[in-house]
Amino acid sequence: MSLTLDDADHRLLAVLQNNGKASLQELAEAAGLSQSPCWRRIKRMEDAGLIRGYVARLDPKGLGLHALAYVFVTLIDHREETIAGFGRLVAREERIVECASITGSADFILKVAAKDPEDLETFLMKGVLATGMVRESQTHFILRQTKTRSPWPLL
Amino acid sequence: MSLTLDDADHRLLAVLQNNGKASLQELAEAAGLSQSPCWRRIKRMEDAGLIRGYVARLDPKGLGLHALAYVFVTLIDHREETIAGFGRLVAREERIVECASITGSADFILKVAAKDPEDLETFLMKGVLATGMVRESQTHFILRQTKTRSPWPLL
DNA sequence: GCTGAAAGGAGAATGAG
DNA sequence: CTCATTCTCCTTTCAGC
Repeated sequence: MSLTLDDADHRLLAVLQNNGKASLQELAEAAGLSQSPCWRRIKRMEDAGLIRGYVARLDPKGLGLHALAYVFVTLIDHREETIAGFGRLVAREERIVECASITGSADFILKVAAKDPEDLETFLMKGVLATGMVRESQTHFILRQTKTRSPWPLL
Repeated sequence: MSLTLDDADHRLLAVLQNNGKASLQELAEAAGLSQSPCWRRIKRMEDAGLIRGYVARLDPKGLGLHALAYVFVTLIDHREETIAGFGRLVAREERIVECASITGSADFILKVAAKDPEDLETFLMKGVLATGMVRESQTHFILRQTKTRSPWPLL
C-alpha cells in the first residue's frame, strides 16, 4: 500500500488535487514526462488506493446549505454498543458531512450542514441528542470558511 | 447565482459528488434523461459556480500524513491587521487544510495535516504560535476519521 | 525505466429538428 | 428533449533509446 513517490508523482498529484479532469497532456507537461508514463504512474497510484477517486466539488451555499457548524459530542457512556450505535447514526445522517474521534474532553467532532440555523437545531435536537447516546454537545457555528477542503500537503 | 434545482439536477449532483469522472452515459441514466440535456444542465451548474470543479481525492495516510488535528485558535487581538495577517498565514501554510471562523470562545478552527505528531507540534510552535498572532490554542488530535469529506446533503 | 508515434474507440460538445 | 455529427482526448500498443 505504501508506495514510494518521486517528484514527478508529487507534481501529478498536485495537479490532480486541483483539477481532477486534467488531461494527460496537461499532466505530462506538469510532470515533465510524456503521456504514457504519466498514465502508468496515475494508474499505479489509483490501484494502490492513494488516489481514492475523483469527485465534483460543490458550493454548499448554492445547494441552500446556509448553516454549517462544528459540533463536539461526548457520548453518554463508552460501551461498544453505544459507540457502534453512534457510528451508525453518523453513517446514516447525510447532514453529518465529517466525523472524527479526537483527543480531549469530547469524544467526537462533527461537521454538520443544514439549510439554516433552525434546520440545524432541529437536526441536532431530534436527530442526535434525542437518541440518548449523547451526554454533552457543544456547537460552533461557522461564520466564514476561509479555507475549504484544500489539497493535502505533499511533504 | 442561486439557481433552481429539480430532481434531475439533484440526481446528477449526487452522482458527480461520488464520481466526478462519471460519463454522460451514466449521468443520463441516473437522471432519467438523455445525454445532451444532461450535459447542458451540468454546464449550467458549472457556470453558476454551483459545481466548483473536479478534484482527485487522495488518501492522507498514503501521502505519509499520519498526524491530523483540529486546532482552536484565539487571536491576540482583533485589529484588522492581525486578522488579515492570520488570513495570510492560513493561505500560505499548506499544512492547514481547512480554516473557519466560528462562534464560541475561539476565533478559528483549523484542520491541520502533518507527517507525524512531532511534525505537527513543530509546525504549530514555529509556524503558528511563534508569529505572535495567537493568544491561545487548543489541539485535538484525530484518532480516527469515521466520515471524511462526504458529499453535501441535497435537502 | 523512459520516449515518441500512432491507432482505435470512447465520450464530450454542438447544432438542428 | 432527441437525434446526429464533429472532434477532442483517452487508452493501448508498438518500436526504440
